Amino acid sequence: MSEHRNGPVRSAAARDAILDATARLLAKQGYDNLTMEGIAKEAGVGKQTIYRWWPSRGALITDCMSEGRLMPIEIEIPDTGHLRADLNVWLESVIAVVSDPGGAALLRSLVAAAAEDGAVGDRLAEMLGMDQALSLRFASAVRMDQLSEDAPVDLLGLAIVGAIIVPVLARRPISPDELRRLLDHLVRPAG
Amino acid sequence: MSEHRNGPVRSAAARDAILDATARLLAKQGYDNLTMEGIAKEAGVGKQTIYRWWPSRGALITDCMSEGRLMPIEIEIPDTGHLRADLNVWLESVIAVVSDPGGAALLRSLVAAAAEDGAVGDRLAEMLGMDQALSLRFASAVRMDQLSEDAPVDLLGLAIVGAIIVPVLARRPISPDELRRLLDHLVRPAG
Amino acid sequence: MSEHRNGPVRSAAARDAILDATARLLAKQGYDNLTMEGIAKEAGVGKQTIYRWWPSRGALITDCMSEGRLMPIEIEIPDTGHLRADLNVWLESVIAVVSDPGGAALLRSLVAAAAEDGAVGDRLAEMLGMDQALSLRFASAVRMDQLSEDAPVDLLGLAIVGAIIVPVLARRPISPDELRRLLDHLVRPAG
Amino acid sequence: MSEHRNGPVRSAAARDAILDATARLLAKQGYDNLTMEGIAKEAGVGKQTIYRWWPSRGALITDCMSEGRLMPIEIEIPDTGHLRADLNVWLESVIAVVSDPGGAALLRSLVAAAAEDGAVGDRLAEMLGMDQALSLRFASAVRMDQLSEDAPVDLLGLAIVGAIIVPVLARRPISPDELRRLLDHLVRPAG
DNA sequence: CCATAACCGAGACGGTACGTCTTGTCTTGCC
DNA sequence: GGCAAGACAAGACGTACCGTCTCGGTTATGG
Repeated sequence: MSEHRNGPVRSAAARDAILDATARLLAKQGYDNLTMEGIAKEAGVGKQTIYRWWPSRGALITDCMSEGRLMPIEIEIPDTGHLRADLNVWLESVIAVVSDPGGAALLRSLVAAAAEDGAVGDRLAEMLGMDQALSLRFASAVRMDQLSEDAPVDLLGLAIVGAIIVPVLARRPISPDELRRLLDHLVRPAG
Repeated sequence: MSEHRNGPVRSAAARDAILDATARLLAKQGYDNLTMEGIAKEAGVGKQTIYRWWPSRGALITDCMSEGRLMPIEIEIPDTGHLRADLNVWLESVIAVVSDPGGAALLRSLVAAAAEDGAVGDRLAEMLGMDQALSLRFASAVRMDQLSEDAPVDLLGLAIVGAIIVPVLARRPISPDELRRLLDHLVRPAG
Repeated sequence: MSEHRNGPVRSAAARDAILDATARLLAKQGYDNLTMEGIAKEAGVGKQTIYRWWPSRGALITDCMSEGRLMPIEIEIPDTGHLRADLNVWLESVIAVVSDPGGAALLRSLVAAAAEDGAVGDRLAEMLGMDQALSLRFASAVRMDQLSEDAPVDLLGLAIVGAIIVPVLARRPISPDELRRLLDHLVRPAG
Repeated sequence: MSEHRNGPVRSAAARDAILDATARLLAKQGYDNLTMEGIAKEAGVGKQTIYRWWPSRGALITDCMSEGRLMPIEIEIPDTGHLRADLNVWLESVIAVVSDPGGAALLRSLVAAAAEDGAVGDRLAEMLGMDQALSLRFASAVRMDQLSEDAPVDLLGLAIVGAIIVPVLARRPISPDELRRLLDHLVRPAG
């Protein structure tokens, strides 16, 4: 942290330094080696300044996710009318993360965090599109007859994201090819 | 532990007491509140006796899983010729676990453990059938024309398990109905 | 410990509670049963608070000695002009300690501590007058013709203290009578 | 230990290996780093074999002392008729030990052991001549008019040995010169 | 315009748990 | 029955963090 600025209003510099340190240390050392004390030292900040604004590691991580400090994953999914093409935009950013060893490790850390902090789980679900983005896109595809009318639009995203996350846990991430084959099966045109 | 039995060979009583305590405490307190010291005390055992045989919490947990001390999930999937009926046998045991709040919490703990210990991830994948059981059953179904020939038999299990696990992370487990709807879509007869 | 007082400056209450506990436990249990953990528990203090300020048991003990928390031994020796009378003032406090079984045990503990920690040895020597007090008094006596001019003033104290300490080690403390006989021989008037 | 010889009678080889290891480790690492386990490993012996025959570290050390495995100090003091000359024989062996840093450290270790084990204290007193040897020699000197009739023959040895041991504790051993000066004062001819 | 209140970095505090080491007892299997 | 080997329950070691609490100091605001 630089530009030490004290006073009765919240220091933006401190906030930024803390989230930055959190993201950096999470990526470098993993979730279980992420300590409040380490973050404070890395950020050049007193511990109390962290506890004043965030109640837990999980809260720090959700804030990092909200501000995109952790992963370059597209949250929005375009709707150009071509389902598979649109999905690929999203997929590419996901694959980029999962294929990189560091990215996979980071994702594992996020899952660990999610497992013990529900809010992280919510935020992670949203980031991966499971919450809304994928469902909405699939519903749109149904309306355009690019997806069978009885397809479970609210669940397909779940299955796709699950098929991505679960192998990451076991250290053998799904390959782009496999992912494409799965999509071919899941996202079949109406009929 | 009872029947204190020392000697130059491994004490079965100690081993059993330790794994038992691990399973009990993991279910009661969750993964991040599971401590080596707590296990030792609960098992009535010296810490060194744990460290002598297991290098980490993860190793204890994989052993518990291997011996079925944690979850009553069917690993074997029957093959009577009716895919959906056979899947239901497996599904029921999975749903029973996921629907119980304690079971869901335990599953979250296992995911947390898997996220920081690859071996736990492997063992968890195996327990949930992702490793082999589901793939083999799907392959058999293809041969019996109950599943499209070009279905990605090695990935369907992944998608199903993923769709189960991921919502558990966010504290809103998938409902049996939703799961059935997803299966209807994923496991369609040959078309 | 009472009056829990945290903050970025050293807590006098913690310091006092720790030294007090050290003195109490050393007297009660002896040096080799004196543990850092026991001191922390007795003082109602975290172990780190001890290690923050003292590197070892020895350092705790020297501090206790410096503050007279262990033994009521006169360090100063008066100089009224009558050597034997002045020595008796000092002797009496030493005899009081050595004659009491608890005092002898405590002295043995200090010797054990001194044997493995030089600083304790220094402090113990000082406390027993060997460092300066006795030598100075003897030198003064020489100037007043109460002690032979060629008496080894810097060594007489050593011999006296040694004759006191050594029997304590073997659990048969020197008796006051014996000590007086020895002094009669050692501290003979000039001539 | 070599020549592994089991059987229903005590193994002399084991006994020797254990005492040898004790002496070696005591000299190398000091009393407080001397562990039963370390001795067993160094001697190539099971721990039980030690505990079967010796109840404590102290007992091992007294046995070592009894067999002269630790220090080359003359226990017998000759009586040629010349007190100072005879004392010098003994003194020389003592000075040799005290002047060598290793010897001084070993002596400190013995004092530490004596402080917590009375038997070691007894044995140490005997080894240093305090028990009998010096007293007897002084008594003989009185009879030959080389020492004042009213000299405390039973205490002089105490004072001498004390003046040697105590400075060793504080890491500043008495010098041979100082020791000689002290003797000049203590052991004056009858006058 | 100055007191006051909230912020800041720093870090001490009572604790819990870590993973290692040693203790003294007990058991196994060989001799 | 002695022996080497070593597992066992117990518990201390010194370190790392936890989350709480002061400490001085800085700075914006409101009486």
